[in-house]
Amino acid sequence: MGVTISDVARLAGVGRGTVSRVLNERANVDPRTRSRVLEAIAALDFVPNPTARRLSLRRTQTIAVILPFLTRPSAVERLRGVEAALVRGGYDMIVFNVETVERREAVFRDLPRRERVDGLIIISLSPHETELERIGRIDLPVVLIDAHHRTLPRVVADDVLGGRLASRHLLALGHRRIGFIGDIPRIPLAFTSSRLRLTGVRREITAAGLTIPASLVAIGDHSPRRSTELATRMLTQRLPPTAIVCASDTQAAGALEAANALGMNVPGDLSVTGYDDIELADHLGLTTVRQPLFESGVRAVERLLGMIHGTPPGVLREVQPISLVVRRSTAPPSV
Amino acid sequence: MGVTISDVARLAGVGRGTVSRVLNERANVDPRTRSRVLEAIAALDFVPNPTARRLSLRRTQTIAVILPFLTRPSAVERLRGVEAALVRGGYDMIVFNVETVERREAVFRDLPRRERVDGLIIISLSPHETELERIGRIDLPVVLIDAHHRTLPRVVADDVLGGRLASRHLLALGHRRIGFIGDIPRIPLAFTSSRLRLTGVRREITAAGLTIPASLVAIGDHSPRRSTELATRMLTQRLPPTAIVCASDTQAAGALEAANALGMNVPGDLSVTGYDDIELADHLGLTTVRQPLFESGVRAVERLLGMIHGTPPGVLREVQPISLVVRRSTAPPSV
DNA sequence: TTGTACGCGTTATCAA
DNA sequence: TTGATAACGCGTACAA
Repeated sequence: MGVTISDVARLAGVGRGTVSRVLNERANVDPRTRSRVLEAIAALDFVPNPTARRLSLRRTQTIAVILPFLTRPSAVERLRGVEAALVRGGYDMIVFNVETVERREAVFRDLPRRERVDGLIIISLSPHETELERIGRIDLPVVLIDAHHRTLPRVVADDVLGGRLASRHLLALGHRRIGFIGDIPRIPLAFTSSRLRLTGVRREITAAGLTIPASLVAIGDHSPRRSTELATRMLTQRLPPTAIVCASDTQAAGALEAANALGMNVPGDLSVTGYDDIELADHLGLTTVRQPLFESGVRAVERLLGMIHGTPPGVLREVQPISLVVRRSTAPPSV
Repeated sequence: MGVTISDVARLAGVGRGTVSRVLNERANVDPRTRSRVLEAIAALDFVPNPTARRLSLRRTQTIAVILPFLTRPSAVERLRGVEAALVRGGYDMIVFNVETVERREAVFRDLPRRERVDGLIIISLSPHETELERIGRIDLPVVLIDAHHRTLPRVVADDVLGGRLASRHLLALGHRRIGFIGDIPRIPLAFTSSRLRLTGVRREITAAGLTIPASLVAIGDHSPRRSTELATRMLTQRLPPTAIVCASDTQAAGALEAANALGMNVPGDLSVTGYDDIELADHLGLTTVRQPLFESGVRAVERLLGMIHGTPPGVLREVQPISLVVRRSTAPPSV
């Protein structure tokens, strides 16, 4: 228990440096001594102590992931991609879930330090200038996913386009009164994507010569329950929409539930679109905008590891493709 | 960049040992030198290097979490609890997502080493004897969540009881033909809870003098889509059930979808129960068995940190309370 | 090609 | 109470 490099060196009858060279596959080592060392390593079941390596190499072989709300399926799916790619690259992943402003501040204060991690991946959280200043000062490699900042490398999708795709589809079906349900753009833990998707919806509808009245835009926290409330209110007003674009599949599920409770038929009486194309969307038969969630995590890691190993970051803003997936929650309006 | 304890010592005009004592809040240090050191620390914005600490202390201040299928909301919710509790305790959390047998083997081969982590939390994965032997040999503290092993400390709920609660509720409503939809008990990544819940259902139904025919037990992988298929098949046979107990809320959602597609009314024509009480259950109005998911993570961490700090593990099998949450997916059978 | 000695930054020991 | 010094385990110049 606690076999060290010295034990191996002693057993193999060589110096510690030689063992280290064998371990790190340096070229300049005689094949015979090399095999002697390998035998000793196998015999003692030796594995190098990662902490000692880290101290010596001044690298932690660890990446930190900061993400808000581990409760969101889309965020978790991105995290899955990050994890899979980091394992392949031989890095450990430490995870920080940020659900409050206090935690956010604490994490950004304590974490971005070279002695702690080799790099940082931030999911769905756009860093403040002050937070960034810390990171920049120590020159810590960072990649954002689904978040925005002019000067930072990031992996994103075109949320404005996504909003356009959904509403274009509905307009093409003949809908004229289209509503929107999205997230609160609260400052401290802002999710910008919802706002951008609304912008896309607005643009597309405006381009069609229509407008989207304030009564058809509902903003609330992310839970399906809240979304059900918002949809219910929207659907029971004087001039209800014939279609609703939602900023996430979760919220679309809430809207479907509201329609159901009101005895409305989807898509007969109401069309609904979601966003993300998580498993739930397939299951509910939801027309939705698909974006590569798992893959966004993989790409962010690939770029981050590249930066760590000295590759120039290349294009800062890497945009992933999105597409509309049409299922059975949308149809022409009945009227 | 890279302020060390020596820099602080020099500025404060003391030895490194003294700085270390101040940092670790040892008693035997003169208040005046203490404040001099603190000033120097503040002036240099010094933060101790965790890697060096780890090497010296022979502790990593890191806990590994192994869990299968980061895709399951219930597993993620447990992880949230683990993360929150570890942050409070000042530990880092590294996460290993296990979705294949190969990964499982690799993780259990490489991870359980004192030089890597101070402890291990395993969620919904019952370790093999061989895996355990490694862990036991190096005496690494481990706590299981939602998994079973005779000799390991664990945080579980009574899944058999859960199955009984759900079916007892249905029996009390007057149901006599009760079906079950659950997970495949595949050996390599076995989820035992589904099997145990079925056992509970069986016992309760037997106790009522009834039986559950093989045609009313459906087993498949965990996706809602698969569950929809299974439910559809079950509901379209000669003698369909009037109620279905599902091993998870996700699968219950699939069953609801099947009923919906078949034009059946829930709960009028069919009652459905879920398991876990995730957010989705509330949203779907699902009668379900609630178990404390977040809290299971918190408790596991509390126990693990206790073990690391030398507290005896106490009762090995800590059972968390479960309860039936009745919503609108269950009612007396129509016939 | 190989062994020795030093450095990584911290904690712990032991005199003073 | 305090400072010097030896671990902790590995990588790597440098010399042989």
